[in-house]
Amino acid sequence: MNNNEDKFKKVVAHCKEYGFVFPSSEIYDGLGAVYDYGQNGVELKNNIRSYWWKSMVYMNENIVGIDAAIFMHPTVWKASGHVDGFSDPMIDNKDSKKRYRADQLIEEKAAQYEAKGKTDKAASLLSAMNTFLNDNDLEGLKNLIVEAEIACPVSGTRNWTDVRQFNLMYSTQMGSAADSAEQVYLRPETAQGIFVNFLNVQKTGRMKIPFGIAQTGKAFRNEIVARQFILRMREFEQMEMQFFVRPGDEMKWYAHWKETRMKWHLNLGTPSADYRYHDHEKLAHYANAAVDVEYRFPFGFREVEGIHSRTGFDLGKHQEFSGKKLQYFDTEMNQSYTPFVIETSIGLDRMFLLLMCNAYTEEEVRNGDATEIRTVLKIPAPLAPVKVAIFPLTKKDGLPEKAREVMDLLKCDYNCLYEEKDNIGKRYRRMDAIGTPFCITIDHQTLEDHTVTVRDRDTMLQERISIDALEKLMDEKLNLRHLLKNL
RNA sequence: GCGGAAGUAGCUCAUUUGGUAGAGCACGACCUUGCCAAGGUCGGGGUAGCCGGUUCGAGCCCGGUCUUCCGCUCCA
Repeated sequence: MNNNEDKFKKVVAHCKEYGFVFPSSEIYDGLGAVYDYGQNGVELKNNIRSYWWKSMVYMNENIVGIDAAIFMHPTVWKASGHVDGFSDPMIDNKDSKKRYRADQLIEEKAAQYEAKGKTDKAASLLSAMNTFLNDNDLEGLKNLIVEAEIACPVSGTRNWTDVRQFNLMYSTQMGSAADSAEQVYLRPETAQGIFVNFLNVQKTGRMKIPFGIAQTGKAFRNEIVARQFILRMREFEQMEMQFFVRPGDEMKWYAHWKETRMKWHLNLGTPSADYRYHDHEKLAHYANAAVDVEYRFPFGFREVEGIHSRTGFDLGKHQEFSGKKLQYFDTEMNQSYTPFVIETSIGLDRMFLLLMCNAYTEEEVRNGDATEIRTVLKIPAPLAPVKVAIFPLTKKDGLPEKAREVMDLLKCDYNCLYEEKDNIGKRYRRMDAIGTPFCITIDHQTLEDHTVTVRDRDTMLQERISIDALEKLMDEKLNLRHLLKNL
């Protein structure tokens, strides 16, 4: 456990030191649970997103992508249940330090009255509670708890804090005049942007069921407790795909996506022992089956991705709230129905953290008679932030000029880094630290026979090849295609 | 939100009981070198997280605050 905590600290420190992740607004002491991606982080993140997008949209003829706005009509969130379900009045007991949902405390008290046959008292308590809840009267709820003499189940005391509203959705106003402005939310999930565009995409794309709509984008949740670096952030990025199927077929497709998604993960070379499924026993109101794909982070197994069978809940709700018919006419069955949905929803930032944890390696290497520690990020080569580093062995004798020629040859296809400072060993190690798969060195022999050495990050071995063969070799090692073909 | 710990240079850390801050690495220039974190010379960089108090004097003592980490709590 100590080793693991230690490793996690090292990964976090490494992320900052090598330009992967910075705390947001750090010069102002940071902003809680908000992080920025740096020059290397953004490359890795883009590459993970690209691997996901291509595996979904390019590799499946019946899946297309969209990019919906973060702002959506406020009624969307009423229909989805987020306005009610995402906002809770909370109260803390000062003695036990326990936090409760105020409405649940009152409901329990009402149930106790009920059990003792005091039906009237229970009913009046609940109706008072509902009035306060509807009016958003937090003081009223607090008074109700005090008057009903509700005690903390743990400490047994009635030493309560004020009731506070914890709304997990961020809101702002649309329209400049505050009094006439409409309250809008920052989306707490990207899925609803897909559901409200279901018919647009289905009709304009002439999509036939079963088909999917994929989307990546930012979502926002005002987490009460945000911890563990970028695992739980207030602003984060999701990669979601909603797959629309015939009602009745959903369990078949649920099994399909459960398996397909795990394959996507394991295809990155992460040990399968570090992955597991976690089936939900308590299902959300919209689901009839749900499973998490969990990864063994240094601090334990955590959810990286969720696969949910959402039934017809979402489309049904939007049909109800919008009054627009959201149905599909199935030509084979010759009938219309509300499709069922299988959702795959993965956290991009969590995937990023997963890869960093898995890639971070400290290994002993011999240097003469001494052994020293080499820190290397073993990121899958097609996802690495910098793909190729180009080094002239010395900074004179025309080697830098030759190195620039090699750089020009590759820079349109790959993120390359040119470096002539310090000795070659130091430059290799710096590239190891950010996970650069290949270092190309231009030496005096290059000027004679047009060959360079290519040094491999993981084996540290060098191979001398002709400059003319470089493009082909790099394509074989670095193109995302090779990952995708194995899916 | 509660409890515990921490915050000194880009990084890792020193600074014996209060006396106006230092090393290694990193960074920049030059020299020497040239295949796995080499050597030399010179140089840049810190109002000690922030605010306040005690004191002749605070990185050090006290209070507050912010941030991070650990444990609770919460998680459609």
